[in-house]
Amino acid sequence: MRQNPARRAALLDAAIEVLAREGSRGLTFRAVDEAAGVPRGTASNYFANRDELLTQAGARVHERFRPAPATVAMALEGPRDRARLTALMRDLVERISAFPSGQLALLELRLEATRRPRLREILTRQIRDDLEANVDFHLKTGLPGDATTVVLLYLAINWLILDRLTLPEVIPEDRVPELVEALVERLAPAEGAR
Amino acid sequence: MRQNPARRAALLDAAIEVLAREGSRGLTFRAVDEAAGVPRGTASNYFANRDELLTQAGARVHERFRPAPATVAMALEGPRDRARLTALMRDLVERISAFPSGQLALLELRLEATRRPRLREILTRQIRDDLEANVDFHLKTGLPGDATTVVLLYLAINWLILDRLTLPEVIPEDRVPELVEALVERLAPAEGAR
DNA sequence: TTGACACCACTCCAACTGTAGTACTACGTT
DNA sequence: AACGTAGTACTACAGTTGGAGTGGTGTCAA
Repeated sequence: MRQNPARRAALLDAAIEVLAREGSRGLTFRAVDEAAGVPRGTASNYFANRDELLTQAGARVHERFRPAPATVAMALEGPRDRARLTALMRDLVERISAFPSGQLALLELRLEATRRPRLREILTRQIRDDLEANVDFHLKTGLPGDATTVVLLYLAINWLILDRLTLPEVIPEDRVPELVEALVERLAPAEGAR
Repeated sequence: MRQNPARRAALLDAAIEVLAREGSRGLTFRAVDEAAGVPRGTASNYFANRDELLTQAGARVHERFRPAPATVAMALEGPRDRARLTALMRDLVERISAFPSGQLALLELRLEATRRPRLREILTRQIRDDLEANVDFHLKTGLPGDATTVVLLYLAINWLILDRLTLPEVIPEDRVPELVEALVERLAPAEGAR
């Protein structure tokens, strides 16, 4: 079992790309090797089996999704009103839609998690922690709305992104901003009402 | 190419089960044969290739999801207030969560649709029509809320179901009814406000 | 009798996995 | 400075699997 962390990360990133591009059907050790531009057999040296590869890829997606420091900074400036929240949500939709690989890979992994307890465990923790962090952040910064607001936003925004990534013609492109605005407007109480 | 429609439908139903159970990676002609309890090679006689199998399975899911006549009838009785809408939504979540195969297969197909234009076309039409029918039904029966309400409900409810099916521990089981209620409460205007 | 289909068996094929063997590099030792 | 060692990259291969597709035969119904 090889240990080189940079190479391992590169292989995992390649695995994420393969997952997004070819689906879990196309995710083989060889495909990972090729996507990473390393000789055949390399992935075999780093991951004992498919399950290892998938769970580590899940952790890697987590790792790459977490930071987003620019957005955090942006949220801390200016007023904390609904307009700001709307802007944040629009930014979120745009940002994730613009880099679909991670999100698509995550969906593939979710479906795989149905059959792989270890993977399910990892994804559960990762997504639950993320959601909790969002709630905390939201409440702490004084953005409009309560904890339920954040959870409901999470639900709707995620499916909106899924629709855009997989079946973009179900909801016309130009309705997206309007929908996000309506979501915030209805899910977060008006400023006066707090 | 065989034509027997009953057998074809049985093969497609088997394909849906395989998709839900084993994912698109496990969807092979042989697996379909076995799931349908027919001799090996049969699926080959009914579908020229994988693409055919998937697109026809997509259409078949559509076919099986459409009816739901009992729920329609239920929606037509009693008052059309928010409590009724909440009950309808809860029923929807329960009903779909209780028969996960169709929903999981649909998700697998969505991801496949990323790479298969024909499949994307079929799923898009099917889901768009469904959503439009829901909007029409909602408005016609006078349930609370406007067209946007229905779309936003569609988004949030779908991801809620996805979470329950794939990572049930992200959102605790017992929070689901409460979340559905909060959704309806916030997305549909109060009765007096209409 | 003819045509369509179910069933069965068989062959071909493609690809993946995992490992063994070799070469390289870096580092530490003497 | 020379040497030895450990870890890693690379290459090739051997074994295995499993699926696709097809041709032939039996059966049933028109």
